[in-house]
Amino acid sequence: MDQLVGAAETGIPFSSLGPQAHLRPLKTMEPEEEVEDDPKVHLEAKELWDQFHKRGTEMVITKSGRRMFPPFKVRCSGLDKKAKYILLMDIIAADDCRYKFHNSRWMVAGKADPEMPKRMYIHPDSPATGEQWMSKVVTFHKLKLTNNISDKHGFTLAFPSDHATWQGNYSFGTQTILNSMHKYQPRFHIVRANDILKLPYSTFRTYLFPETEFIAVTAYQNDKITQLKIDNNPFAKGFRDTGNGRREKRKQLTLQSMRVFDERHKKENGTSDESSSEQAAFNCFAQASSPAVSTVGTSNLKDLCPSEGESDAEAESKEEHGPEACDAAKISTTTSEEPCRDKGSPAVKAHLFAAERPRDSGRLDKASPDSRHSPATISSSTRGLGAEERRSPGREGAAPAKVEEARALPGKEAFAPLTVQSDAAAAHLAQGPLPGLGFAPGLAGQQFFNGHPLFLHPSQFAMGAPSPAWQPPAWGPSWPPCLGPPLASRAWIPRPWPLPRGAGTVRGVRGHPALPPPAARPGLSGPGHVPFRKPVPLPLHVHGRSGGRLLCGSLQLGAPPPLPQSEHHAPTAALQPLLHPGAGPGRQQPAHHRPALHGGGCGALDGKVAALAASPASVAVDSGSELNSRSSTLSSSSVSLSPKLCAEKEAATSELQSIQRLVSGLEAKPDRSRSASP
DNA sequence: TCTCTCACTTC
DNA sequence: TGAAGTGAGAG
Repeated sequence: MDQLVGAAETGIPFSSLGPQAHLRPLKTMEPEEEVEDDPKVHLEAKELWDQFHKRGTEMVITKSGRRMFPPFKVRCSGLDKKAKYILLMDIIAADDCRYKFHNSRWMVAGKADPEMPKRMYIHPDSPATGEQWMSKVVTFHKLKLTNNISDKHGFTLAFPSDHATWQGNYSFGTQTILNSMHKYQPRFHIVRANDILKLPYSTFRTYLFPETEFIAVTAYQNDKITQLKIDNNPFAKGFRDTGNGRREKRKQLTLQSMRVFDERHKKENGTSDESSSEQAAFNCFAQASSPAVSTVGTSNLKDLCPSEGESDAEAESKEEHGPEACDAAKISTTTSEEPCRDKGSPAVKAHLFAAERPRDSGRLDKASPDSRHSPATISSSTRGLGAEERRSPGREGAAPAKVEEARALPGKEAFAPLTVQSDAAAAHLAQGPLPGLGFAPGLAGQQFFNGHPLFLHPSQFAMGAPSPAWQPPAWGPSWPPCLGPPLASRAWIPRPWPLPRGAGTVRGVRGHPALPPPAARPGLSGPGHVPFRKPVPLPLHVHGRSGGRLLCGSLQLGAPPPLPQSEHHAPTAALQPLLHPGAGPGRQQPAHHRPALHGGGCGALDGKVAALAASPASVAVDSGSELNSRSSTLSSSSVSLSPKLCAEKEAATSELQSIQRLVSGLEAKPDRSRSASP
């Protein structure tokens, strides 16, 4: 015990210390105690800390400060009930190294950067009596970690140079300044004092919990740590695979889009008539008109990519049967390579590397977190979807019943724009670059092709039903076979750092020589995958606050009708993102993306409107009973001004003129139009 | 590697 | 209801 305390002060690596929850305090001065106390401190949620620790705990630090997770909580005993104590914690450098996360493990990357100003956090209940402290769990969850050196919080106390715990100036505040990519060790202190100003001259009892050691990062490096945090931090619930969080919605959106694709596939094979296809488009668009369509982006692609999902599932399956499966009580969604203990042979190394899920390149290559579930987890955690759907989002033959199921989803979780776009593009894809439809090149190339998983390169279509013969590539997101017996939970805690090879996962391996080019990847080969290298958010973000960036990618996407910004009134808003892909609230569409709707004759008007009319999106809009009258009017206009009518121009002159008048009137009197809308 | 915004969550 | 806390994703 004494050795342990001494280690804290003498720089002996904590890693050399065994698990320790109760440490004899380090006394700096003879206490003025009326009643002897023998404080003992127990770390709360130790199991959780252990789970993190054996993967290499990371704590995110931000400019504004981030809390620690797991939160640092202790339970005290052995205090003098009547005496007053100040409880505080600080975070010290665990060593003098800088680290990097390389090949899914932390490695020393050099000497530590200059130390940040020393900070400590006094528990806000301090001072309090021993009885009070012992009656509850003492939590330091409000302590924040920051890398903002200019952060000004709290006050400073000067500690004497002979103080055994602290020397020099320490500032007290809610934020602790840390260096990114450095390893730290929290410390807990009990000081018997009734005034904070007496701290420099009081006895400190210092407690260390090696399992709370962590590396400060500005962005998570290890996917397993990320997943652990998501699985355990209530604030991250929205990212969990289960439940109705964003991930779930994305998954549902993907599934829905795949069903529509199946519909289209049937149609193209003559097994489905056009009306059914349009019906599919309508169904989806009708959902689009519901509020709050989730952001849709890369995840859809990821989810659509069976090479990812399958390999992941397979890998997870292997892993679940591996040694660490026993560790999966609460963290079943996490993955670990720790079972792979034989890291020495090149072959094993290759496997280990193959196990990595690229993090940064993962925008394309990395499997979606959605697909991290092991099959077991899938079946146990699925709430909104069946396990089968999760496993094979792109499987053949998505039955209409499934479409119905998707349709029955709450509007908020439904996903229509995707489908609308898909239909629009897929319908014309075979015709080449959308001939004669009046789509701007950018529209065809970006909106209806670039951003939608359904507009994959033909080779990508196969992703919905991967070849049975396909095997995860050696470099791909598969997991290595189990190479060793199960880990004892603590016996294998890697100490000292860096973690043993294979412990932890999967960071970005961008540029790693072992990585074959993406073109070598089944299901993503060929130009088809290229558009998704830079995913474009889908434009129908109906109620998002992100009129800006989310829709930014849509700026290139389409030819919005020339509705004035003031026309973005409520009911039409559901339509606006489609018609004004880049036009969020208060956002001005670039001039070159604002075609004149009321051009003369069959020119701009006919071309653009006809494009809308010919687009299934327009059909869907037109069919959408949820849209307001103005939207319907516009859509109806679009439909009536199809290229076919343009060819019979004279016959349709009167109608065209009336529509032109209508449009002109709308532009001239936007307010009236708005007031007329429900 | 870092910063910022976003959608989502808890409290 | 809104402040605050979360990881994802983009840049």
